[in-house]
Amino acid sequence: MESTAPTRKPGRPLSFDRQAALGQAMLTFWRHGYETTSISDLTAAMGITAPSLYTAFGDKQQLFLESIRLYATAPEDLQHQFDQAPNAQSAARAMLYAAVHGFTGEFTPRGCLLASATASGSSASQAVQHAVAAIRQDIIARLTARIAQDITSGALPPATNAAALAAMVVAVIQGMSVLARDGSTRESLLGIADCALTCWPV
Amino acid sequence: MESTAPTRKPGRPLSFDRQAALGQAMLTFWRHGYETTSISDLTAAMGITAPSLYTAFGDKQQLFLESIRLYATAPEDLQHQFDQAPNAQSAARAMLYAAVHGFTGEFTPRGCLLASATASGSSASQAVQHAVAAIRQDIIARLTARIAQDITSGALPPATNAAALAAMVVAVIQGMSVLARDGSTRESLLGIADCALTCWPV
DNA sequence: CCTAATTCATAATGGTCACTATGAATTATC
DNA sequence: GATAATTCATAGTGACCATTATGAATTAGG
Repeated sequence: MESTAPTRKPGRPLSFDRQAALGQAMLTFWRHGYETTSISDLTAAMGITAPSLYTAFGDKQQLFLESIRLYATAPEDLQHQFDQAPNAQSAARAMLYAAVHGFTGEFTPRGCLLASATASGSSASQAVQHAVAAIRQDIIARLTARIAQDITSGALPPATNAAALAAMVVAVIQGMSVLARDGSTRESLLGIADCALTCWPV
Repeated sequence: MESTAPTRKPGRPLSFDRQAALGQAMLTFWRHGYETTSISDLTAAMGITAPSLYTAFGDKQQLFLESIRLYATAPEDLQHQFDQAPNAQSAARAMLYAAVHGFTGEFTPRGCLLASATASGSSASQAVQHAVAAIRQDIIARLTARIAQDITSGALPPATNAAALAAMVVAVIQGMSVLARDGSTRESLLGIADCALTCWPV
């Protein structure tokens, strides 16, 4: 890990900010979905032409996969938050509140990119659907493990169904995305999050 | 309301079963979404040609609106179920279990047509997105009223947040649709439903 | 049977889709 | 400055999109 030198490759460099363009692409996919966003939509939002897009990002699918990596919290960061949380319920509360906040931001599309962008699609987009599903399953698995940790430490009763609890939290988050898109207010979604947290065993 | 006579209009009659074709269209929208289903997909599934589709159903949007009317329980039927239920929690439990069953049927697509078909889309499909959102808001409103009824009758504590509870149930249902599409089993979803029901006030 | 009305199958409409061939322009290395 | 490598803008590729024009086929009512 000594390479702080970018060692720019020969040839004409990109004439635009790649990261800024990726951010605009992510917002466009977030607003309109994967298959229902056209290359024209993307180039308009990114301020570049189609050949530039293909040179810098490969194709539409690779651009989307890079967009969801930009959108989603990195798995190691999420794990770190879970490890730092005083207990599993705190971790779940933080996730729920962060979701509500992110789904109702003033300067971003409503809802969750992961929940809506590939919620439906032709069989041609199975690859991206699986990629998004894998992120959700990873979150559920890590939250399940964090709950199991509380059960082992005695912070939660032994009869607690860790997997069901974790999946319920993620289901509420994905469901709140739907309601956020329908127009639900931030306060309304916070009520849902608090309500879901009351089913936590004592 | 005396017209039980179909009074067939003059001209050549439809050569196919309109209701059966509508059912196939509904299944196709359910599986692949609204904008991500093409007229070709529909005519192939329905076993008719494009002009027949347009003659019998108008256009793609009208066919979709008719499909969701076929899919969703009629509002008056849902209201009847809520009225018949011994209490609001029973009504919610019935909804949750019916959702789990419907989202994991052996002979139907996974998940919820309402949750996935218009979860994302271009601005050209705002009309159908609003139509689907209206169905969800109607369900939330009726469930909220049913919960309020229990509060009035003393079956639920006065501090109960009826709107949040109802919205949470619908959020869980829409979130379970996402997980069902990801491949979650029926048993896993039942665990989520039971978990969500434990946050019901006593 | 004749006329009006409707649906049928065939084929085509203009538009948009994701993607790319082309050659000029810009950069690093020699 | 010459060469190699890369991106640039322009323009276009065939395929598919939702929709429909056309004329033959089929029905009801007169």
